[in-house]
Amino acid sequence: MSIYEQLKQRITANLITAAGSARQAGELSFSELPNVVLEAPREKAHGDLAANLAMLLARQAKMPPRLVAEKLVGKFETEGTWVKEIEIAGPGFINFRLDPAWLAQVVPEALEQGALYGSSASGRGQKVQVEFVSANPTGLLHMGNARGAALGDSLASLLAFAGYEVSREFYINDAGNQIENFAKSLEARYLQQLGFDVPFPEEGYHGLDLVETVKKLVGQVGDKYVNIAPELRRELLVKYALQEKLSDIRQGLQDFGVEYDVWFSEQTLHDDGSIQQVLQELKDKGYIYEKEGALWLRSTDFGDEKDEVVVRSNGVPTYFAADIAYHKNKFQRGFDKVINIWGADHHGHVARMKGAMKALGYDPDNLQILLMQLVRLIQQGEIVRMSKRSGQYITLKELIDEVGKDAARFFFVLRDPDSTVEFDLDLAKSESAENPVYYVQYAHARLCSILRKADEAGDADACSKLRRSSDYSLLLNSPSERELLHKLGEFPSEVETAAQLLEPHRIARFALDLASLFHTFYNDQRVLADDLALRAARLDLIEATKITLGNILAILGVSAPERM
RNA sequence: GCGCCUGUAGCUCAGUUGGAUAGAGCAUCUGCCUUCUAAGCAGGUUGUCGGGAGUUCGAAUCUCUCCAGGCGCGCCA
Repeated sequence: MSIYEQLKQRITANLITAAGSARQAGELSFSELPNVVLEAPREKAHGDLAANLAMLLARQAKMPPRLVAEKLVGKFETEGTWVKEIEIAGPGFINFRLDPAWLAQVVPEALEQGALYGSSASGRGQKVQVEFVSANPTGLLHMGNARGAALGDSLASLLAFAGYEVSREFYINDAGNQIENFAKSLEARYLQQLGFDVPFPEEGYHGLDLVETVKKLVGQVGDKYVNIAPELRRELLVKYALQEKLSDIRQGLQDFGVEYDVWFSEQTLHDDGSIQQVLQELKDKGYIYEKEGALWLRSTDFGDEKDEVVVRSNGVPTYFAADIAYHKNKFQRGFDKVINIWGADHHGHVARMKGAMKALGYDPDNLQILLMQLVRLIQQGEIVRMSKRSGQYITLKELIDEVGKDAARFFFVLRDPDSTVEFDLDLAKSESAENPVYYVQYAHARLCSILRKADEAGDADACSKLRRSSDYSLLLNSPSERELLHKLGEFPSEVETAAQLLEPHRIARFALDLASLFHTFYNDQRVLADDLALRAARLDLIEATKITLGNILAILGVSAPERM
């Protein structure tokens, strides 16, 4: 546990004890102690930490909050808490002012832990799977997939950092109706390519990338597929196109900094009987009935709005059936927690997916589905409707080429998944130098630059001997140093909160705050000071900051440049 | 019509799970490079938190209602 966490925990514990002894002394009456929340107030004038316990107890105690606060403060034991001063303020806040000396412990803690600073074991090694992007292999990756990739990958890294055993997975939708559709589209493009006047299916995939795919194939096989059975022709076309599309997707995501542990094929669930098996299981449990020739899952038993078809009247299982088998497979693989990142357009599936898991006897709470709102693309001031079928979208590749991997990833991960982000491509391109990501990266480069400078001074510099065992109390004299230290100290708590809430965007915000405090410090105090002891202490502070920022950027999948 | 999400500064967005005087970045204005990277810093300007009602010591946050936008409501995925 980090210094800061320990500190907060001790004060919280003592506050609880104080409430207990006040009750025992008959000064305060309450039956149930509310959850004690300690937080850093926005206003510095309100101290380092503030508790609202007195206000929460006021009703039960039948006393004005400020009086409750007085009783609590009277029994509060400050020993071993770093608390220097307590005041009761406002409607009944208990404000704690800390001895800044506690901050001196932050630097050695960060230096000692290095790349692990901020990490924790709170995940207790639980197995977590994060499934994200899982785009249909019928086209190119687009902006929405980019958002999912940035979010999913950062979340996975964050959870790993918080002590979970994480697996990243991509579900390949290589079966079902859309593949049929894909086949028809390919067939039309193939024949068109060879000069036949055939219509393009209306519901087909209009993207021009399919034309490219087919052109490549024609280069290899020519017109060999023209005079064969259409079924075979489509099968061969799909086989070729699928592997090409998949390898494009894999490459694109890799260029975006995302590496998966598992690529899971939907088709395998059809082939190995998993789908039939899970349907039988649901049937045995009585959750399936027949109506109008189709098989339905009684998902309304589990809170869904309506029942859902699992096997069509033509005998072909639906996507939903495959998805049930897939998620059962996930739990069978031993994951304690399964996280899916879906676009908001799939939110209707959440209830029935969870319902299906419940029907199979799994705890639906262990399946967490994160919905992210769609990306609205603005170009020349107009909203561009993106659709894979229409073939109109900005691809991930274009995004990386024109905006850059780091800027694009940071842009997405900076935002709450619930916000519908507007992405103005022209703006992103033109303002790329002013993108917030550079603010953070620049801080990192600056930190590296200072450390380089110190190294260049070499062994002649007696200060290097003082490093790593410096007198860190020397850092407590200016507000800009204290605030930087404070932020560094908070990092482990921030990781904890973000991991618990599955909100990687908190980490990105933290990066901006930290970079800002560092830049302020940099302009306020000289690191390479004449005084050797001070210089050594500040160099250690710089290194601790660099470590922290580096750890953050690693979670976000953004590179940490040493020079800019 | 029903369900989910969103509405915060001119623009893009945060807001610590109900806390004290609502914050950043961009834009704009004023200063700061003979010393560690000016992709930086310091300061100024910018608000009916979509409207209204309620819950309570206290609401951007919770409830209800209305308005506006997005997305769903297939034997598609």
